[in-house]
Amino acid sequence: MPRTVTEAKAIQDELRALLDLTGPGPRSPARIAGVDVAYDRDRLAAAVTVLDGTTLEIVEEVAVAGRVTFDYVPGLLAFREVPALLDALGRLSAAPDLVVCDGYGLAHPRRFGLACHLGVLTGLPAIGVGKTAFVGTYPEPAPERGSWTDLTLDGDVVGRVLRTRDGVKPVFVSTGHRVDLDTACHNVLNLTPRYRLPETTRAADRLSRRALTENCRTDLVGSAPHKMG
DNA sequence: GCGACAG
DNA sequence: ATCTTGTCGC
Repeated sequence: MPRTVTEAKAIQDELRALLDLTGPGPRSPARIAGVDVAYDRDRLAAAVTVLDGTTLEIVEEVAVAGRVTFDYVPGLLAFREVPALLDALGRLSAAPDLVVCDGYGLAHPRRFGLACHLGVLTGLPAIGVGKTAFVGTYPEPAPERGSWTDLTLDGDVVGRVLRTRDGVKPVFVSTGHRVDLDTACHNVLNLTPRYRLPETTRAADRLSRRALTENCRTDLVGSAPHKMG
């Protein structure tokens, strides 16, 4: 792990060479993993929820507890979340066919956001779905679900601003590893039959928060025995 | 130099 | 990320 911002940026530049931007990636993944991390001071809980790609039902969950080892710095989010996420992903009974991250992939100052970082380190197809703008410029997409516009940065199309629900604020989709933009957006729309955010993201968010609170209440009877490090 | 800035 | 009540709408 890097100890300074300069070191972290250098690592991103090195790992970027290992990126596989060759598509298309899974169009009908059987197992789709959602990942997220919740925090409380210096404590954290990383969660991975695997959904059936067809029914969107949760088929596996893993949560691990840990400590913050890297402060949040815009552009270096991966160094804060990747260690715990790798731990959690490694405890799955079987590898997922696609990983949906909370945040960005190629749409990043150095073209190496969380989705790229996690993808390269696991070798798994990965995409990023952000809730708010981070980098790039874009026209507002039409109000209907499915409409989208290019997210441009320094003259490059680095992602898409995708409307997942009619009349609702769009999400920011970008490529992570081994998946192209069309396939990434196709999957995001399949994962949003009812809400703005992918079911994977919603499930992982709930699990990470649940794990965070349960982990500090092990003294209480009846606390569900989750898989925690 | 100043402001913005995924989660 | 997290701090936080009510409120408008389907």
